[in-house]
Amino acid sequence: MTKWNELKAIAMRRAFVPPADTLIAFECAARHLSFTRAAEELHLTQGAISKQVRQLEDRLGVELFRRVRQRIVLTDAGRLYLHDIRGALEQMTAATRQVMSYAGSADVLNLAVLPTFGTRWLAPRLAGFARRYPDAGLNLSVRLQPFDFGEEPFDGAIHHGDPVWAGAIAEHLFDEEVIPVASRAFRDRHEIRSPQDLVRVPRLQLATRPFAWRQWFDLAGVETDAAFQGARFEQFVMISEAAIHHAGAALIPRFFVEAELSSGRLVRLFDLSVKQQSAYYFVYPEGRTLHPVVSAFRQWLMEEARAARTARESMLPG
Amino acid sequence: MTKWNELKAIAMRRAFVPPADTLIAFECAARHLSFTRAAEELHLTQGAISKQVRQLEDRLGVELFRRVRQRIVLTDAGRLYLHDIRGALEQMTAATRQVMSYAGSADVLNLAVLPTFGTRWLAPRLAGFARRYPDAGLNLSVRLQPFDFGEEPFDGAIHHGDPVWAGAIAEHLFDEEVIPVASRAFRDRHEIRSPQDLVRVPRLQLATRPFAWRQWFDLAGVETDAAFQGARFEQFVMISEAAIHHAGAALIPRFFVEAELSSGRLVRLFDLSVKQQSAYYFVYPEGRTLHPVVSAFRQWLMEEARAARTARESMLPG
DNA sequence: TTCAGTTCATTCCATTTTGTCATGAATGAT
DNA sequence: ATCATTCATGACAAAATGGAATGAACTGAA
Repeated sequence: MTKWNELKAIAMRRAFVPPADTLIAFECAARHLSFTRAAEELHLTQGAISKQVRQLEDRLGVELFRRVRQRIVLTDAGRLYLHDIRGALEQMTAATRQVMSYAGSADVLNLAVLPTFGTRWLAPRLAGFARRYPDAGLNLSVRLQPFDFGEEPFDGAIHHGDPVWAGAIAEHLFDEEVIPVASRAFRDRHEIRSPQDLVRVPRLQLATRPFAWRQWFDLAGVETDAAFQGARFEQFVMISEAAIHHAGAALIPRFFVEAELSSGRLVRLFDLSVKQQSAYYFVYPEGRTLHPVVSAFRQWLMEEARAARTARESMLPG
Repeated sequence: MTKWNELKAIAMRRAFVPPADTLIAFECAARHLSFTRAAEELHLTQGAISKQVRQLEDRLGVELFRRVRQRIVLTDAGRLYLHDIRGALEQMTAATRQVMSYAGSADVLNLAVLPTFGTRWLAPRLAGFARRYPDAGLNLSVRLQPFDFGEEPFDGAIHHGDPVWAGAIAEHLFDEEVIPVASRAFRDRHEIRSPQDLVRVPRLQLATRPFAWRQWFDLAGVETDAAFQGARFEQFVMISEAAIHHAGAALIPRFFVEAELSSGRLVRLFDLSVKQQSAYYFVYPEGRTLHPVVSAFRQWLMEEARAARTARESMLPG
């Protein structure tokens, strides 16, 4: 997202960055609304917390808490600062933890993945890779867009779209197909027995796959002008939660709802599925000799993807 | 975006957050690839930087730099850490600067805005508000989704979509209309004289307004199956840059290209514009007595929006 | 080959920051 | 009135940070 100039820091000037421990003390006190509780959590004395917060307020020139009858309450400024600083501290903590994973390990594989793919397809399978290569470290970061492998410290990436990535090789994992799903109760209550029935029931749309229902109806041979109707969601988790809670029939990428289908929280409505134009690829820099751990991961990933494709094909009608 | 559990910090533990000054020293050294240069920038001695970095490396258990013949080069771990920590430091700096704006001012207006709206429509007009209310402080933050005013410290927000925001009043600012634009050279080279001509030329699509071209052709009475064809962009800045550089004709929200139209870098192709379903609203909590500065801003904003609507209507054919 | 200039590493010491301990004031419950 | 609890603060100790100086290693010019 293009950031606004006014929001961008001119520079990380020491004058504008309080000590990290002071910010942690502030965050903790704000969370507990108590210096005493914060001291307990941080293994400091109550006086230390009190002084830290007062020093922070002096440094900022802003009251972050109001002291009301021996209690503290956040001011508006304090609430705003808490919100913003919390994100920064989490990021800092995550970054530090991640880099610490390099300690004592020569082989660390750094991957850039998409959030939903990483969460729903890759993470459940990683135990298999870890069993096969127990000494390999693995760092997963989220990147939404292609990047220059020369600029970012990654060994590989998962890409969704077309196999076009400058300076890299893209190997096809699998296509994305979206399938119609709903809760069992929804299906039964609306007596959904044919594809035509889906025209008249509430349908849920994925903002990122806006043509999915039209394509699905075309494939099913159903003529309708209502393909674009239905509540629109931007996130997979939201649309699947809505479908689970009987809000409608949804077209969702199959890999995303494997668990829900297995558990019965969602049922697949018909065997027809729409293969999206975009597919998933494993991408790595071209022209480099792959590190053995990267090679191993690539081999494992291709096997998993092949297995996923085979399982899918065997579920199609004979 | 839904964050991945593994990426989320369990807690901001002091063990995992190095001193902020140490991180600044690291960032600065990494940027200069020199402890001596970093010392100059930070007004410390070269020895202080050297010790800071060494201490950070000891604490993390990871080498961030390799020392090569009295020079330093980043390791992979160092490059990864630099990338992540930089974002956190910028966020911390921005948060601190913003909260410091509360100092000495009782009246600070906190607004949540959309990035493109804030940049392209609101920011150029804010000088007018500042002239009228010079004592009012103003903080703009970016929020992409509706939120609970009880949970976030905002006085108001700009919303794009439907006027539905729980616990808040939404006042209509203006509709969003997308208009066809291109560079003058592109228009002349492709001899674009009628709406029909736009079918055969390269067209650029906005991923977030996927039906725009279809709607525009319908409005123009042009029958075509090719409405969805064309390179797709996710960001306004990208699509407008592509259009400026003669890549095609684009349908872009009007407020976004006001400056380019004025400067002649883009020209409007036809008077026909498509009004999008979603509009822009000023939203503020219901049931609260508005603070005088919020009331003043609301009044000013409604006037500016009215003026924008009037200017648009007066540009339509008689 | 020699010398000057430059960079990073390290030690010693001074200064600053942080935290503990103890105490006081204020508040609410009993 | 008493007791328990919280925040604020002073005195002091401990820890962290930074300066100054020095050494080792390297590069380039003479």
